[in-house]
Amino acid sequence: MARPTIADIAERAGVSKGAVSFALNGRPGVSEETRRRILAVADEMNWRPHRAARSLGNSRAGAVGLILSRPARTLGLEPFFGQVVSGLQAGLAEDGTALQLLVVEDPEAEMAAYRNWTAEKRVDGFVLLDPLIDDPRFPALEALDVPVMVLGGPLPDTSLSYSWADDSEAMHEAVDYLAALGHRHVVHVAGMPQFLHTKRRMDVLTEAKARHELAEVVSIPTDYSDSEGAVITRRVLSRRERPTAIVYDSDVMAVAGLGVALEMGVRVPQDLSILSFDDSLLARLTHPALTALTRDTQGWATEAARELLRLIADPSLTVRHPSSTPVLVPRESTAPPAGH
Amino acid sequence: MARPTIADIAERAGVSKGAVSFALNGRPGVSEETRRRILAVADEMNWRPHRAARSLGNSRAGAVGLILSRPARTLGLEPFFGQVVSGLQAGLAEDGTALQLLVVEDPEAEMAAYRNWTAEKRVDGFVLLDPLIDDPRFPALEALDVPVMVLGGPLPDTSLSYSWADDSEAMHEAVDYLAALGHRHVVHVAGMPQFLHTKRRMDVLTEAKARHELAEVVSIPTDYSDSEGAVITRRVLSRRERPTAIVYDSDVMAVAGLGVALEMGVRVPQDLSILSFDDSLLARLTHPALTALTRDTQGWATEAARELLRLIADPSLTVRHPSSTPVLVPRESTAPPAGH
DNA sequence: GGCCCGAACTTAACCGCTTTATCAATTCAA
DNA sequence: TTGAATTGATAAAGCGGTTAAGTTCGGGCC
Repeated sequence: MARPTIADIAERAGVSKGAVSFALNGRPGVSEETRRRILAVADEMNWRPHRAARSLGNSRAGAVGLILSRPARTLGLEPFFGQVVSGLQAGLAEDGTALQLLVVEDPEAEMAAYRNWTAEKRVDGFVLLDPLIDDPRFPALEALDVPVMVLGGPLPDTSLSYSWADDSEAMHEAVDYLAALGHRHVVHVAGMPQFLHTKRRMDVLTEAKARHELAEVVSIPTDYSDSEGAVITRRVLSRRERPTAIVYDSDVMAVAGLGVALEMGVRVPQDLSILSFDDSLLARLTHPALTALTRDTQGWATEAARELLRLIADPSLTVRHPSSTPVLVPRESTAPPAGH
Repeated sequence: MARPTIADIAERAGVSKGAVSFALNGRPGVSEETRRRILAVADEMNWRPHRAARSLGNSRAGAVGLILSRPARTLGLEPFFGQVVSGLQAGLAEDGTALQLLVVEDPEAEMAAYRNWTAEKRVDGFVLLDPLIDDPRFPALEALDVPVMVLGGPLPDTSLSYSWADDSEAMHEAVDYLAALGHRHVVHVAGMPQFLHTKRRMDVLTEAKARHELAEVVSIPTDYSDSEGAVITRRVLSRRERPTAIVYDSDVMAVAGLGVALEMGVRVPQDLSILSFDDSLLARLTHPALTALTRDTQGWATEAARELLRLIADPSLTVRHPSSTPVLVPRESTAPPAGH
């Protein structure tokens, strides 16, 4: 038989379409007995609501969008994205909401997608990744007046909701640890400087310099690529006065850096300590395994998804959701500097 | 102003809703001049079609589903998924079609999702990953009578469409290469034996044994995890008669295996050659970098997505799409065996 | 001039579900 | 006992498009 509709159910149960709709959505207007009967019929006929019809009726798309403007290949490279996607998806699935993914080449296309998807009522809200300093997406999305959950923060000067892990705190932990081991020359191979969390980490570092009386602390921005990670590492390890520890903003760069150290005959951790600000299988598979700041990215994304659903249900809300701070997991790549 | 509808455009342009619809969809029924006028008005009013309304009208969901039943964390670990997702997305985007992603815990949930999404007309078709031997999903999906594109194959006994890369050919290339280098004892750390491509690779290996007069060729199935990869490697390297080469079905296992070799003082490639059947950043970042069979997963997925769109447009089609065979990329992890 | 035809539009039904207005039958307060 | 409020249900109007079935009209043909 063709797909059954509520009209079929109504006929079979001997009631009106309206009654069926009320019954199926658990709202008042039908007696308990009728409701049960309708539900039974619907079940028997194997009925499922037609997505588009429902959306058209109640003006809910039943989907949220995630638009990424990194080059497409990054998706496969950085474990982070997979974690985020599956985490979001898990949170949304609890509600039957779908995740719509789009990978675009540049920020303009990203903005256009926000506008289009909103105008098309294709999604009920968006998840934003990698908040920037003075992020142009924020005012644009505020203007669109659509529920948005940013993964990252805290964000100054915006009415958008966000879910944030305390990167500063984590960076503090990392630097404190290295300082405690006795390191005085630390290089930070950072991510892209326009990212808010990059800036935050850099700030912590410069501040830590004074606090711990470190001799040298430099943050060097990169594009997160393994090649830049390698290049920078090669450069700093070629200097007369080498750092005794390097903190990498991503595990991909950390692994690339480790490779350079090996290639240059710099022993890890005896001559050089390596700490990755991002954990994943990658960091665990290397030899030595990398000390890293680890966090439950997937869980974070799941929580954020739930918050976004709340936001969609009640757009007057503004969510500032704190998620757990990354935790330092010491492995084999960190040790006191030589002669300490 | 509130979201404009075609009724608004119709009024403003002084025509009927129908004419507007014809004009916007580029179908006959309006003169070129009227069309231009309508388009201009639509553009001026910043009109975008309402997704749900359009779906309801033309009974196209405008989305395809990808349902994965691997544990959610795998998504972040295996670069493969990210590649596939972004590749599919790229192919679908050309058409404005969305990708709906679902990660479930078990095959039952996967099957249920196929049924539900089809019944809800939530998607117009599905992409299937990792075809199994006697895959129960195939008959179920055939019964649902919904367009499906399988990534993998060739598939015997099914009317479903598929896009396949010649794994056997690739495996041949790999074994021929190792044999040419002089290896006679080869171990294959395989993937899950129920996967069709695993079986295919294993078959090639046993066949190659005779052809190249190899002394030893074993395929050992695993669950693709780094830990199993490490365990198996440790086991075979602990034997009196060690293999001189190991072929891994995934880069994650290969890297784990490399770690074990280092840990046991087995030099790569002098004492042991390592070849990965999967390429990614991972394989390139290690030291030595891993010789691997590489392929354009993303491009493959993009092509598959296009084929699926064709299939949706014309469900009478059956697509058997050959994609490019993986190519061997020699790096530093393979060499002739000692004493050769 | 009458007839037929295709082009250019309009009308209105329809897709499947939600929701509002309406109504009949009860129940309840006075 | 009567009028008002409540309950359980119906009919019908959307939601924003698509599309089948008309309607007009100008022009070619005999």
